[in-house]
Amino acid sequence: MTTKSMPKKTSKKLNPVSPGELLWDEFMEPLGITRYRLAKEINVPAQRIGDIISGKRSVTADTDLRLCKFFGLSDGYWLRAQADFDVQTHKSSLEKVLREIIPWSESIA
Amino acid sequence: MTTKSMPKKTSKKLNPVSPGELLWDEFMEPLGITRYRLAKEINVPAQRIGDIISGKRSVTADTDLRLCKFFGLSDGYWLRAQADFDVQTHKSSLEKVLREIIPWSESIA
DNA sequence: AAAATAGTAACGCTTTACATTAATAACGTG
DNA sequence: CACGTTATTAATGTAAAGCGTTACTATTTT
Repeated sequence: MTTKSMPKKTSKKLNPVSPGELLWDEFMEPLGITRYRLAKEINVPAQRIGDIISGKRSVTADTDLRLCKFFGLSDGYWLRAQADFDVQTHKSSLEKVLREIIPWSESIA
Repeated sequence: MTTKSMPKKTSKKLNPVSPGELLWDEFMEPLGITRYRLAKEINVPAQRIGDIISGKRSVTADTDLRLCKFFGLSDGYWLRAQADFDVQTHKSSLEKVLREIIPWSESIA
């Protein structure tokens, strides 16, 4: 089986979406909220929002709770998105070391 | 409704379980794996494991991927646990600031 | 006894989140 | 037009946190 012409379902693997992209593309942009405005609403410096959207900073528990309150989401929404993003982005660079780890289930078999 | 005599279901709210506790109580201890041994298996310094279990360090993407490979779990298992733990532990200290955030849905109503 | 296992304190390094400040620009209002 | 608000972002210094290394102490194994 080749990877040639997959119908491109939901595009799972490549280009993991960062929390910042998610925030901008799916929330702020559609609702017409600026970085400056959002920062004021949740009481953080505007720099924080800008850095997160541009991928220069990660979402922390503090930011997560503020954003969840503002957008009416379940606590942890953004931090879980950050976790998934981090795992996906680190996966390739760890391939080598991960290949050397022998799962417990195999070592006892 | 008071909080007096709830039958203590699964004890949701208080004492959020840290990833370190989870790691020790539900995986290492039952399987009889020491910190020193686990560290060797996933190729990290033993210090890292000890610090995570004692709550002095958080699980990162690097540690997550190694642990998931070793225990045969889906990538992100530990990092999501860390995310949930972080959110729960920060929630109380942010109560004051969160109360001042007006949800978007209310401000436009 | 020697070597491997086991746990952990101490140290310095590096990364990164953080707030603050300031620079620039666009836009609206008096 | 001038002025304040909105808006974005570069630069700076600080604090927190993850990191590996080393060393010290036990305990267990060979």
